Amino acid sequence: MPDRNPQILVVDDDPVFNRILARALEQRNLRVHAAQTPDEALGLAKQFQPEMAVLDLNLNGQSGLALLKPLMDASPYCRILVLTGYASIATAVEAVKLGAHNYLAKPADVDSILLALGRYPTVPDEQPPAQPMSVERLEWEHIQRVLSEQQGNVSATARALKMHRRTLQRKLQKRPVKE
Amino acid sequence: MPDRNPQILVVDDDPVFNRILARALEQRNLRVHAAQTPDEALGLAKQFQPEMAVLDLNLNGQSGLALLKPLMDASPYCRILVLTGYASIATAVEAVKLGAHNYLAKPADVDSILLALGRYPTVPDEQPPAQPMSVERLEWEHIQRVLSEQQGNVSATARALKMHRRTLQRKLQKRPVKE
DNA sequence: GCGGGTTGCGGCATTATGTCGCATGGTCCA
DNA sequence: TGGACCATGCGACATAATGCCGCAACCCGC
Repeated sequence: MPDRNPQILVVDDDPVFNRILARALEQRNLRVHAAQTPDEALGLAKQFQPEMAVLDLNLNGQSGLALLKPLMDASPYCRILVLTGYASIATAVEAVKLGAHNYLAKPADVDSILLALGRYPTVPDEQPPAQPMSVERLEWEHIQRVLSEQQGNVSATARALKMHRRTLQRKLQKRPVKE
Repeated sequence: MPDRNPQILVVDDDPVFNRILARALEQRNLRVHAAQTPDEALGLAKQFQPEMAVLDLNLNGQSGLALLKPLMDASPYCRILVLTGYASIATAVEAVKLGAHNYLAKPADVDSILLALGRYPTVPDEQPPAQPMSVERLEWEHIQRVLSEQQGNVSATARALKMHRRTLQRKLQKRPVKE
């Protein structure tokens, strides 16, 4: 019976993110195939013909957009979600034109990802709690991400985020942030 | 001979912008048809079968997205550029999925517009813009996404986002937000 | 025509944010 | 070793944003 569960391919060069996402998807009863490189991704796609895929755009500098077509060729019925930490309207338009099913900016939770991929693959009876992240939570995640990219440098992070250092400081200290 | 010039349909409810854009396009030797309402637009499209169109998204209240399909039906070989002052990834993705040829944020000059309407895909020129979104921008995108998930229902969106409806309203109208 | 939902908007009381400024501490380098 | 340079923590305070009323106007199904 588990073989009837939909398969999903996760392509992301960040092992941590990759793993977390894979886990979360498995908990939703999906059969997950994870790849960290384009070749790996193509191999898995050919082999398993997943019906869904999550594609990160920055695979070590390689544009994930370039993977889009090969991936679709390898697994023609696969709905591909492009996910990126450096989202922009331009790449979104490109991605969709190239055949991506959807496009999301990166601080995104599993529910949003599945929602963006269309249809909840689990049992139809559990729909109600598909709550999107609150703005606060989203902001928090984003800040943390940029902060770590900036090696914890608060000033640099503030600049990158175009927000005042004072404000960032205040946000950082005030929020243990729950939800 | 002028009949050999390509025709372009301009749809925008703002008479000023409409006129300015029309003029600029005429100066590029295009035959311009301008419309300020959906009906007008459809009429002109049927009548002239333009090969290009510029469609503004907020036709005072009416979503321009709703016009996309009828417009394509009316003039099947028309390449449609969606142009909006309230650009977001969510609407961009929708527009392209609905068949728009391209999508631009509104402070856009004529050259960009014509380039975007070009027959060939715009260059995937995205090595440099590897910069994280500002918090503001991210918030905007997130709001737009949830809003579209909620079919444009502001109250429902506010609830889903756990933010006050009043605040959401204010954010929605205040932001053209560029980046 | 009524109850229930959405929407736009005016008006506060409260918070959060933008901005300065200053003291502290770390690094790099001549 | 004395600076030049930068990051950090924090106080203070004017300004802007938010939470939270309440109301009038609609739309819609019954």
